[in-house]
Amino acid sequence: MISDRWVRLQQENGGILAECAAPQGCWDWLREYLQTAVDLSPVLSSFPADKIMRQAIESCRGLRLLRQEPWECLASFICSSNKQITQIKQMISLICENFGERTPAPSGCGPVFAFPSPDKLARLSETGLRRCKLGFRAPFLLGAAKAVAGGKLDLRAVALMPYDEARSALMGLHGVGPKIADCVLLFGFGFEEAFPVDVWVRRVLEKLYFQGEIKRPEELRGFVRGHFGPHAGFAQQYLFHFARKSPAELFGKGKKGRAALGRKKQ
DNA sequence: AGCCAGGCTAAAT
DNA sequence: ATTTAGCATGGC
Repeated sequence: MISDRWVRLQQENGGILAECAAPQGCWDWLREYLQTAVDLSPVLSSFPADKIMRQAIESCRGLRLLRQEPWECLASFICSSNKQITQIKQMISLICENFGERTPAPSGCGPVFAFPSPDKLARLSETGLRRCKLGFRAPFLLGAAKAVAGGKLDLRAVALMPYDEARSALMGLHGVGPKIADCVLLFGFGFEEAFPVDVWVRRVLEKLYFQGEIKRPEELRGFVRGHFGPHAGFAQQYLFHFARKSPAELFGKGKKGRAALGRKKQ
């Protein structure tokens, strides 16, 4: 689903083949989502020329950012905190199935549903959302839906703000901290200076740029701002997927794995 | 069984 | 100003 459209994509000799449920007069919405007009080469050459970035680029050839619908992006990342990716997908599916609008899809796909609007979610109860397995995130998502539906948070205005102001606006929501705010700014609004530091990126930064030393979030932020250049958000994605694709023992989860690599305090 | 998850808030130093 | 629980739920 991309907003309210069902789409199936396939690689097709150097291009992308897209199939929809209904004839499309215009594909701009898909080009926007996939960001196909972005030329990667100036982005990649803007990265710092260190060995780590070269490895990340090598392991993620062709990786580019998506441009997701801001509300869906914000809601999805509110669901993401302290959850595994498979569980995040499950929560979002449940939200769509329970509260989203049914949308046309080819027969054989089963029924498909769009992500529900802020107004729709704002009218729900916390219990309704807890049934989608949101746990303690349920009141966060409900609060965000009410803020957007009620006009207290204008996402179209956020799109026009300077990065720092937009970041503060999102972090004004209960349940939205630095990481989630930066994800939404990067994937939903296209602020390329946003550099979300999640557990994986933190591990990469500490292990590869700081010899395994533990750094405080603000310290990492300072380093990132000076090091990754005008397309820092792109660099973040390359590092993130590089870490996730690497053997588990390299950027492994858990204290044991890190301790075995000689991770030191301070 | 127990640890950890694309974190954040609130309480305790 | 920084560190540390507690959180709701499920994968592995």
